[in-house]
Amino acid sequence: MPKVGIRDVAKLAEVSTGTVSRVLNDHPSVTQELRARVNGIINELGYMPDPSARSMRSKVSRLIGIIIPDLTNPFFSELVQSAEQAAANHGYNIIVMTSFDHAAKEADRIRQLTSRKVDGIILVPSNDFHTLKLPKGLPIVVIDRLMPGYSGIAADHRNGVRLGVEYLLKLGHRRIGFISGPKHSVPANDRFKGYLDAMEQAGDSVQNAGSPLIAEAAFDYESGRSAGNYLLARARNERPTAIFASSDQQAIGCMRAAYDLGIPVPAALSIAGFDGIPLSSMTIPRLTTMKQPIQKIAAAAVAVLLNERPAPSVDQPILFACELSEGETTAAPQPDYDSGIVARPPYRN
Amino acid sequence: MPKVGIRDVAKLAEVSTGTVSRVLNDHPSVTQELRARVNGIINELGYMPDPSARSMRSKVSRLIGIIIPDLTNPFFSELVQSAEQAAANHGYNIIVMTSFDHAAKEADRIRQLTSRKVDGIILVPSNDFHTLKLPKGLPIVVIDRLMPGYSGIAADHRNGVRLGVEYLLKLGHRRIGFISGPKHSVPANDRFKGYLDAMEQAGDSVQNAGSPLIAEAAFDYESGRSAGNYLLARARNERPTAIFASSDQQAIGCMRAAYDLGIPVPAALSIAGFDGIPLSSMTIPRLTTMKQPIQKIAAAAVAVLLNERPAPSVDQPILFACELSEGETTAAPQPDYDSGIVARPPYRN
DNA sequence: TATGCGTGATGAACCGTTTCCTTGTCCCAA
DNA sequence: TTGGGACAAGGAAACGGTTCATCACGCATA
Repeated sequence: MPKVGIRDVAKLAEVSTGTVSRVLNDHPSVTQELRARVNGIINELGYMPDPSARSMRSKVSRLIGIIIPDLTNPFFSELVQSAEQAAANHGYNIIVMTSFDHAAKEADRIRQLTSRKVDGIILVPSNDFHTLKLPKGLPIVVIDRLMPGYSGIAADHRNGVRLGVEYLLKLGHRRIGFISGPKHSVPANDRFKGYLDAMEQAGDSVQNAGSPLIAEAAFDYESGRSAGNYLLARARNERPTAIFASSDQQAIGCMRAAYDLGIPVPAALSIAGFDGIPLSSMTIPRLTTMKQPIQKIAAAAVAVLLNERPAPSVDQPILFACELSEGETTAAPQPDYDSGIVARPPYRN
Repeated sequence: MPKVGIRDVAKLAEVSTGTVSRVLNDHPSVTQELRARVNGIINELGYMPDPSARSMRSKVSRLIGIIIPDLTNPFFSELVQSAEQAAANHGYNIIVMTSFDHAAKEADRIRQLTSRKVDGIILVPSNDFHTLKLPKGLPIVVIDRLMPGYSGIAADHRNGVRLGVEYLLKLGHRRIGFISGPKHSVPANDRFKGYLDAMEQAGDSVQNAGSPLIAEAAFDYESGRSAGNYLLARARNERPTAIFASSDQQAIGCMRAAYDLGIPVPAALSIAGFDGIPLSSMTIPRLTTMKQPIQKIAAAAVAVLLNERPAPSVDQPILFACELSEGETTAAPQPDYDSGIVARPPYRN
C-alpha cells in the first residue's frame, strides 16, 4: 500500500499538483466546484500532506516551541496546556522544553527550536540573569517573567497584588505582612510594588501600624514557611494580622508556619496567596488567592505568534487583570482574639 | 545574511555535499581527517541542518509525540517532563498533546502526530473504552494505563498497593478501608487486586475484621473526599483504622473528610495514598504514599521507541516497582483512642 | 477586428537534505 | 604485471510538497 501523495490526488482529480496545493492552502484563485472536487478526492484517499515537504519549501512548520523553567510547577503546566489548546485551534502543535531555570540550558533549547524551524517561541525566561541571543526573524514572546527589551505578555502582577492587599485592607487589616519573591525576579518586584501601592495609598493609619513587615523568599513552599515563621515570630501586638504572599506555594507554606505556631487561620491571621493554582482550592482551609488569567495569557501569546494580534511593543507588554478568588483563609481581624489560649482553627468549610 | 546550507559547507571544505551529509550522520565511510575538516567548517559556519529537509528524505523526524489525558494532573506533568528529558538526551524533541480523556480527541491527536511523521508515540490512553486505530509502522507505547493488545510500560500497581497495604498491616491495622479508582480503569483494577492480595494473604484476623470497607471513586480530590466520608461515617468499632487510597488526590480528599469529621490523623486513622505526587509532601501532615517510578517509566518508554530497548511483548508489559514514601499520616492504631473527645491532630512534623 | 486584461489552471523549477550509483585509488593476491 | 576487491568520495536523483512564470480563455474596450 504505497503512500498517497499529492500527485495521486492530482491524477484522480484530473488537475495539476499546483491546483491541489492551492486547494490545500485555501488559495483564492480556484473555483468552488474544482475545490469541491479536489477535496472530495482528498477525503476519499485519506490524503495527508507531508509537513516536512511543505515546510521545506514554504518555511512554515506549524510548530510552536514553548520553553518553561519547570513543568511540574502547576502554574506552568497549566500554561502549557492552555497554549497547546490555543495552538491546536489553529492547526499548530507545540514542542515543550524545560530550562530548569538555567540560562545555559535555555539558550540551548532556543537553539534547538531555531534549527527545528519553529514558527515562534513562547518563553518563560529562566531567573538567571541573562540576555537572549536569538536569530532575528524568529518571533518570540516572553511570558509571565517579562524581560526588558522583549515584547511580553503577563498577568498584571502589580495591580493584582494591589487589589489583593486592598481586599485585606477592606476587611479591616492594618498590619499586613508581605512575603515577596526573589529580589532579582521581575514579577516578584512588580508584586512587591503592588503591595507598596496599596499600603501607601491607604495612608497614615497603615503606615504607622508598625515597622515594615516584609520577608523576601523564593517562590516555593519551604521558603514561604520560613518567611512565615519570621513574620509571625513576634509579640502579638506587633505581629501582622494578615499576610499576603507572592505565590500560592509560599502562602501554603505560611499556613503551615501559622499552624505550627498555633495561630489559627483565619481567626487570628488572614493569609492570601497569588497565582490561583489548583492546589489552592485543596488546602484546609481553602486559600484566598489572586488568580492569574493563565488561559488568556497563553491564548494571547499564541495569537501574537500567529499574527492574529499585533505583537506588544517592547516597552509596553500586554497585561491581563487578575481575579480575586475568595477562600477561607481570610476574614476580618478579631480584636478580641486575645484570650491567650491557642485555639485550633475549626476545620469546617 | 543568506542561510548557510550544506552546499556552503561542502564548498568551503572542498568536498561533495554527500560527504558532508555522511559526516553529519556519522557514516563510517569517511576518513578521520576529512571528518575533522568538515566538522571544523561546520562549527565555523554555525551550520545547522534543516530538519524538514532531513526528515523528508530520511523519514526520520527526531520527534516523539506524547498524548496524555490532562497536563494539569501532576502525575502526568512529571511524566511529560521526564520524557522530555530522556528524549533530549537522544537529540529528540517532544510534541505534547492532551486528550482530556476523550477517545475521539485522542484519535484525532494520533492522526495529527501520524501526519507529522513522528518517530513514535507515547500514549496514556483515555479512560473511554475504545480501541486504537493507527497505521502500522508507527511505534507506539502505552504508558500507565495499560491496554490489552498493546505493548505497555507502567508501574507495578498491583504489587505496589499490596506492599502499601502490607505496610499498614504491619503497623497493626486490621480494618483497612480501600478507596478504589473508577471501575472501568485498568490500573484502578490492578490496584484493587493489590489490596485484595494483601488482605487475603493476611488471613483470618483480617477477613473477620468486618464487612468489606471499599468505596469506588474517581481519582480526584473531591471523589476521595466523599469516599472518605462514606467509609468513616459509621460506628467507631466498625470504622476502618486505616484507609488506603488509590491516588494521592483521593487520599488528600480523604484527609479532608477525616478532619471534617473530627477524626485525627494519624492518631485515630491512618491514611496512605498512591502516586507520590509532589503535593503529597506538602500536606499537613505529610502524606504516606507509594511513589511511582515516573522517571523510569518515561525513560523506558523513550528507550523503547528509539530501539534502545526491546519493546515489551503485547501480553507482558514492563513493570517497575513502586517505593514506599513514609509520611506522617500513618501510625500504629491506638486501641486506647476511645476517649470520646474529638481531639484535633497535632500539627507538628 | 484587434488589443488588452483579469482569471483560473498548468507544468516545471525549487526547497535542502539523504542516498544510491558510480568512479577513482590503493592494495594485495594471482 | 595485472585483475579484482575494498573503500573513500563524488554527482545526481529523489523526497513531496509550494510557488512562479506562463498560458489559454473569455470579455470588455478601442
